[in-house]
Amino acid sequence: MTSASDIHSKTVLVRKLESIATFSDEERQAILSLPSQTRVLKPGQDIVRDGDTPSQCCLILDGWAYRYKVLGEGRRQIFSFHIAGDIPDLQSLHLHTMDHTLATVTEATVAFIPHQSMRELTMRYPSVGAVLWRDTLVDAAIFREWMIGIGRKSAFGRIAHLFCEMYLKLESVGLASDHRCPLPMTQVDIGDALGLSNVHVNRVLQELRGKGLITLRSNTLVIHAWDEMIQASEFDPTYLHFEQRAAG
Amino acid sequence: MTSASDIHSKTVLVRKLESIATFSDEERQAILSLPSQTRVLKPGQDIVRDGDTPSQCCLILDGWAYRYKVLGEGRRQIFSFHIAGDIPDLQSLHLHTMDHTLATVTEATVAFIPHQSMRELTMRYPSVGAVLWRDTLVDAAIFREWMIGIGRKSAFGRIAHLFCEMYLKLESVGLASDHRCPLPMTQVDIGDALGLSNVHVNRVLQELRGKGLITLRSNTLVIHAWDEMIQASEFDPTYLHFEQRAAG
DNA sequence: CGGACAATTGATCTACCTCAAAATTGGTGG
DNA sequence: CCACCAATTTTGAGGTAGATCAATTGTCCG
Repeated sequence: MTSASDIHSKTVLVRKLESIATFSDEERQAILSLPSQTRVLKPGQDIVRDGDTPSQCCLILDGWAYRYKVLGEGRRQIFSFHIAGDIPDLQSLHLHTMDHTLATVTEATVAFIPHQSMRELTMRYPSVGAVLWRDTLVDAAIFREWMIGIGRKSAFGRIAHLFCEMYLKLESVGLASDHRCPLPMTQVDIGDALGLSNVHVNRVLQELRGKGLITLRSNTLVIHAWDEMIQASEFDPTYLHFEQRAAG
Repeated sequence: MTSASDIHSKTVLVRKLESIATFSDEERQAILSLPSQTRVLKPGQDIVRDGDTPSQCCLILDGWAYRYKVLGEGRRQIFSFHIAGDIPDLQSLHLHTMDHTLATVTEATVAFIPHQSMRELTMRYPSVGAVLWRDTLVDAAIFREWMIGIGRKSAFGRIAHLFCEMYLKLESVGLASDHRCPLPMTQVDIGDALGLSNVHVNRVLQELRGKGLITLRSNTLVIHAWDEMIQASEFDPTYLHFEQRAAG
């Protein structure tokens, strides 16, 4: 079950977790030794569905994923976007029934890790458990920040905020720099994430371009005026909890 | 530090956690032995503020609390309401800087428990840690559900949904029955929680009353037509994760 | 080259907001 | 027990950010 390429896959996880925590050699080895199964998924493919009771969780190695829930009449709310190093359904370790769906945005490479192994890991090494717990808490902090946007900010501020957030998340794991990053979701996706119609998203994007704040084409975002974007969106990165060495 | 009334205070916590998990005698005793300091707080008083780095967390014994963040120009977003048995700032155990504020709605009795003691508890009894972790995951699930409301539901649906949620939360800890429950927040609070103006909240409340769905006065809510409320708000209690015996 | 999907544009509509004032409620001190 | 104050709820009128509907254009890719 644990091949050489398999260990390599969990390096993505260790690297992300070690950006904010410190592990002993034994703990690091325990994470790398987690059994897992790697698969390549097509764009727009559901990974775990609303109502499922999964017995494994999903570590993203490459590509983008997102979480969403559909209501009646085609309404959809997107909760989050995920990139390499994320375990978007880590919550299923303790919440047995999925209350939303996890799917790919782009083609994606993911590693599935059995819940059983994750539980054994967190029971034997509670400090590793604390770091994973922390990860789900940052997740929740991001939900809160999105609530602020959807509930109390203009469409302009919301979109600018999302762009700042995605850039910083990508930069923090080495997938972006120089205020340039990949951004593979469609305008419909952005609307469903921020509670806007695709038409309005399109118009606000034109406004952002018109003011020279960003460039966005062929799935690449460039932020030309970081400070103005920060200000327009009332962005404060505290909620991303990027602090160094914050292990439990 | 651990008086008789002190142990009694943590009974509130044990009772809540045992509604979904099972503890050994030793684990139960460890929770009851947590040191804590009980205080009575006035209505509308901040408990922990945005930007603080607290060294303890707060167990609600009686009364209501809520979490919020303020933006410029008096805009405020409320993230959640909390009742007896909740530890609304449990996240501060692993996220050192508060990214929002916790405050009382009503007069409230709360017990403060040092982070240090909570950490020792979760390190020594990882399965207790798992139950606390789970609690923060339900918290996040509720945030997601609110995002759906704010992003994709009408004001009518949002308010009806909030009422169904609060009733079930209260009922689950024995603070409500017969579709009747306390509801001490103001219409301004409801608006700030759901991304609405107080004026519009008022008009929707009249509509709910006019249709005979609810009664709401002197801080008491009665839901007369549960099924219609469920339907109007597209309420599905799965996200509250009330399952029996779900320990990690 | 064709087909599907994504982005864009135009025109119209409405759910909800803002501002401002009045009525009601609940608590408090005399 | 009443008078009064502050907070909350309610009502009215007018305004707007963003929705909806429907068509057109652009882009990617087999």
